[in-house]
Amino acid sequence: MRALADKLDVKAASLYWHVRDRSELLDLLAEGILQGIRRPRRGGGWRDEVVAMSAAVRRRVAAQKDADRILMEVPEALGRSDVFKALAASLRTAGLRSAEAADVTLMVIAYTVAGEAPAVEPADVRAGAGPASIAIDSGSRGVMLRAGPPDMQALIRVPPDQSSAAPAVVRGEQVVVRRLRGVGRGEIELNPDATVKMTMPAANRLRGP
Amino acid sequence: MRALADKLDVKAASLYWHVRDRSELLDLLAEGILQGIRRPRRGGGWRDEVVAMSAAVRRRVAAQKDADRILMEVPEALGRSDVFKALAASLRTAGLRSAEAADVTLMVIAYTVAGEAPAVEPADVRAGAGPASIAIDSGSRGVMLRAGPPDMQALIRVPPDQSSAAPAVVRGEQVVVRRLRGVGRGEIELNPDATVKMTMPAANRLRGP
DNA sequence: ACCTGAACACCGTTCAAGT
DNA sequence: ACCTGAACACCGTTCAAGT
Repeated sequence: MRALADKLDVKAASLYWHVRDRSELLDLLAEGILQGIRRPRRGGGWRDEVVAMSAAVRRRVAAQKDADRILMEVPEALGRSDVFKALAASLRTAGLRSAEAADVTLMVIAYTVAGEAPAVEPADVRAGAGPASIAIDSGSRGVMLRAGPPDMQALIRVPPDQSSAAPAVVRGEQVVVRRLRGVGRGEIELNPDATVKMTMPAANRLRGP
Repeated sequence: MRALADKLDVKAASLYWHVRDRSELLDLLAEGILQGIRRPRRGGGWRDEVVAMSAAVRRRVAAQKDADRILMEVPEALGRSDVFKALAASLRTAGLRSAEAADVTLMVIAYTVAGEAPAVEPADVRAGAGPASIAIDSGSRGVMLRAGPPDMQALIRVPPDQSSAAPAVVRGEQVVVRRLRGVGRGEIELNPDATVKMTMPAANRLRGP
C-alpha cells in the first residue's frame, strides 16, 4: 500500500478512501486483468476456441507483472470473469454438462495461470580441479547448487552423515549449503570436470568461480 | 514465525537456527505434505490410476489446514514430489511423451490443489416488507450480499448513480455496501418476499434480520 | 470529496550475547 | 548446540483532523 501510494504521490492512508482494504484492491486488480484479455472470436470448433482462449489468457498473464500471483490470490474473480464464461460455453458445445464444463474451465485456467514457471536462467559453472570456493555475502545464509545429471551425490563430495551439523546437505538433485553464520566462505568439493548449473536466491550474490 | 515459535515455547529468533528463513520453512512444509500422500497401488489402467492419485492428493490437501495455500506458495516442490513422478509415469503409459505428461500432470495437480473452492456456506435470509436493517460491527467496513437470481438490480433498491459516494454498489451479482465509516448501521432496501443468500467476510458479524 | 500525520499492532529477520 | 532480548526495517490499517 505504501509503495503504491508513493507511486501516486499520495500517502498510504489516502488509499483507504478509495478502497476498503488491500484485498479489495487485489480484487479490482484481478478484475482488470481478466477484463483485459482479448477474447478471440468464436468459430473453428470448441477445441480451437479453447486453445485460442487459453493462449489469450497466457498472453495476458505474461504481459503484466505479477498478474499470475494476483489471479491466484483472488481465485473467486476467475469464476466471475467473461473468459471463464466463454470458455465454459465452448466446452458445453463440446457436450459437457454445466458442472463438468465449469470444472474443466477452472482446470484449464488454473493451469494456464499457475503454469507460468519462474524460468530461472541458470549460469553454467565449470569446476576446476580441487574444491570450488564460494564467497557468501554477509547478508546471505546459504547457496544452492542444482546439477543437470540426476546423481548429485556422485558429483559433489559431502560429509557422509545427513545431520543438521553438516555444512552441506544433498537432497535429491540439489545441494544446500548452510549454517554459514558469521563466516564469509563456504566450500564445496566438486569432482573435476563436472559442470554444474548454479541457481541461487536473488538475495545472494556470488563472487569468484 | 512468532506464532509458530509461541506454539513451540520458544522465541521467534530461535527458529532461524533450524531454518534459513520463512520460505525454507514453507518448502519443508510443502515437502511434508507431498510426502504424506498415500500413493494408491498401481494397476487398473492409467485412467484409474490418475483418478485415484488425484483423489489421494485432494484428500491430503483437505486433511491439513492451509495445505492448499502452502502448496500454491511453493509450486517448485510439486515437480520434485513422488506423486508428480508417479502421475507422470501413469500418463506416459497412456502414450504421452515426457513433456506432455509433465504438463498434464501439473495441470491435474494444480487443479486438484487450487480447485478446493472456499465453499462458503451461505445462510438464507428472508426479506420482510420494507428496508432490511444491517448492523455492522465497528471493526468492519462493509457487507456483501449475493443473490441467487441473476438480476440483482431487480432485487435490491440502490441509489441510481454508481458514483463512489453511493452507500451501496451493485456489481454483477453482488451488492457491496461500503463507506460506513464511523456509522454502525447500513441500510439496504430489499424487495418484499425476496430471498437472498448472504455471505460476508469472517471478520464481519451480522445482527438482526 | 479527498488527503494527511501520527499512531497501532503487527510482520520477517539479524546479531551479539548467553548457557 | 541451541536459545534469547533487543533492535531494524518494514507491513496493513485506523482515526481525528485538515482543506
